[in-house]
Formats: sequence, C-alpha cells, structure tokens
Amino acid sequence: MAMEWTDELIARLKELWEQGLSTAEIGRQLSITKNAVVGKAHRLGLPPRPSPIRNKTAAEGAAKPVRSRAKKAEAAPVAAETEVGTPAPSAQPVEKKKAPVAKTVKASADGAAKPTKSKAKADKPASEGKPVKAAAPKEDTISPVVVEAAKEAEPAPAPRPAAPPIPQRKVAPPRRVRGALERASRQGPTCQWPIGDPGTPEFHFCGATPLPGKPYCAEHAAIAYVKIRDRRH
DNA sequence: CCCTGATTCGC
DNA sequence: GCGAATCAGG
Repeated sequence: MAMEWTDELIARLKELWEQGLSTAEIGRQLSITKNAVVGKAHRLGLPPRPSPIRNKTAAEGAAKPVRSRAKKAEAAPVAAETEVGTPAPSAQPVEKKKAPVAKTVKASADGAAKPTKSKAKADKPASEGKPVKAAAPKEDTISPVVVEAAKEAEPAPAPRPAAPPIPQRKVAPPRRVRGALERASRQGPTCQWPIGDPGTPEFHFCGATPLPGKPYCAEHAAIAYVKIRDRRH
C-alpha cells in the first residue's frame, strides 16, 4: 500500500490547498512530498493554481515535443495520431478524455490568484501565496519586535483518531528555514563594537543594545562616530 | 541555486 | 490510484 489517503488526509489537503499554500508547503505539513500533493490534487480535480509555467503553447497548436519521459512511450508502438484537420484552432477534440476541468472555480477564497499584471513588484508569490486568512510568518519589518521562532518538536503529524474538530490550522509552519530568503533575521541587534583581540577566545562584541539605526550602543557609538573635526583634536 | 506547479507513466 | 521523475518558468 503506497499511501493511504484517508478522508481526513484528503480533507486537510483540500483545506490547505484552498488556503493557497504551496504544494511543497502542504507536503511539509502533511509529511508527504509535493509531488504527492500535486498528484493527488489533480486526481481530486482541485482547482489548479496559477503555475509559474505558462502553458500558452497549446494555443498555437504547436506540437509540444516536451515530455522526455514521454519519449519512453515513444518507444512503444505509437499509433499515428493524426490531427485530422481540425479546422478551428480553438476547437478542441470533444472525443478527448474529459479532463477534470474545474468549471469556473475562480471564486475560490484565494487571494493568491492574481491575474493582474500590474507592475507592482510587491508580487512575491514565490515564497507562498499567503492569503490573509492563513498564517503570515513572513512578516519582517524593521521593528524591534522580538519574535520567537516556533519550534517543531516532531515532524510527524499527530494522528487524530478521535474528535478532530478541524485541526487544520497548524499555524507557524516551522519548516526548516532553508530558503534563500530570510537570511536577515535581525531579531536581537547587539552592539557590534569589538572588544579584545580578534582571534583570541576573549574576543567578543559589546553586545549591548545598539542605538536605533546604529550598529553600536550609545557608549560605543560615541567613540565610533567621532566627528572629523574632533578627531584631529 | 532556489523556488514554483504540471505532466507523464511505471508501479 | 499513487507519486517519483521530469519538465518548465521565475
């Protein structure tokens, strides 16, 4: 048995999917791979999300030579599939298997789907489309707020055999911060004034609370930022 | 490189 | 039905 997609699991998948979480994110929360998430989502006919890749090529009707994997199939006896004309480019073969095309599923509660092409660079869906409802862990302003990072005790989802009143909100995706981003976690700024000889065990930085916008505390900033005039004494 | 979702197809 | 492998765009 490869995997047991229990109703509950499916429910959670749907839930997270609708929340606009990325497939990888969902996968992390469910302790499965993103592939599994995507695959299942498709099978379930969940509304497709705006994918980074555009499949416009289909419009041209140009043959899509992609699918290297499909090449394997190519080795197999391939019945010549003639296009048989197809006068209208927009017309699509009705005989084709009915794809799980969602019928107008745009009204989803997703703030992620932004058809806008506005130049607003604020667009950063790369991280994750965070609708307003879901947790928004990526809030970093330059405020001196100290945020305690949530820690993950156990990656495995706790089984909830009984009375699971919609536990879905697992907020605080603890997932290991490995993204290229979030390198700037300036939570506790400290005075960077060096004390001691670099290279010696005694060496350290002041560590006091720095002045706003300064790398040094008041005491050391006074030394660090000496007016040129004064310097010359 | 990292990320993203989509698709194919062996199992 | 499942999901790794692969693709493909950012």
